[in-house]
Amino acid sequence: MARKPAVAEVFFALGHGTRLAIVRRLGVGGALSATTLSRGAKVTRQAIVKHLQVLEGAGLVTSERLGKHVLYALVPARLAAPRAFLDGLAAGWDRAVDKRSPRGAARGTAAP
Amino acid sequence: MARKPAVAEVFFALGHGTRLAIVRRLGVGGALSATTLSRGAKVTRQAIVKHLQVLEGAGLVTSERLGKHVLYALVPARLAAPRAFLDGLAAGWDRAVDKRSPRGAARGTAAP
DNA sequence: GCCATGCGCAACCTCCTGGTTGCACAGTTG
DNA sequence: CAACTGTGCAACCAGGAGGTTGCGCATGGC
Repeated sequence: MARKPAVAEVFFALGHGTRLAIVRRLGVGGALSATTLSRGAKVTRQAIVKHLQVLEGAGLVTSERLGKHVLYALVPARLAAPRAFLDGLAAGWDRAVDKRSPRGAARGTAAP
Repeated sequence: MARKPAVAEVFFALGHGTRLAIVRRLGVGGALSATTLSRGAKVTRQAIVKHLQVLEGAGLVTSERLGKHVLYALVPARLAAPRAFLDGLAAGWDRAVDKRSPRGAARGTAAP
């Protein structure tokens, strides 16, 4: 796991229920603090902070200090890459399906 | 890792460079076997098999036995849920995307 | 000035993930 | 049949992810 593609990092950041819930809350409720996010969650505030650091490391959220509070906000621009990946994946699969000759024996795929 | 939200499971499956490469290759080249996938990868065939099992557990790929070979193919329907999630997140009208996760594949915002 | 909140850091623990090696078994092919 | 290739299974290991607790420090309200 030497080089981590940026897209994989974003997917990894989203690949956890707690982080997914955090992102969902930030997407709906705007910028929130770690303590606010920890209310209603079933884990500690520290765990939320760690998850927020993972999300920030992936570039999915930004943190801004406002006096005593630190507000975390979603970065929707960071969602473009994974969306493009998923779109391209579906499109590539469609192309691969098209390549299967329509009149030959409809075998599943190319021989390995 | 049994009771995750379905979307988080898919994201987790995509959150690793090796699995991402596997999915990419399956998306372009159609169905391939574990041994074929291990050629060109920097890890063992067994590691590839484990990754394929993770992907299959997330419903992203299916396996089909053809004689001696086992061919893994992408399941593009499984991409609908994460795509809908990302779209909803970016748009802000998240709310109804993945409140509950029933057994069936969450489709509904797929076909363009 | 004092107290209550909220944040940050650090130590610590448990468990799963990612990876390897080794070997046995199943089909293919000559 | 015999050799070769592809799969499957199991044991095993290192490391990191996820989580907790505890405490010290800053900040805002009274």
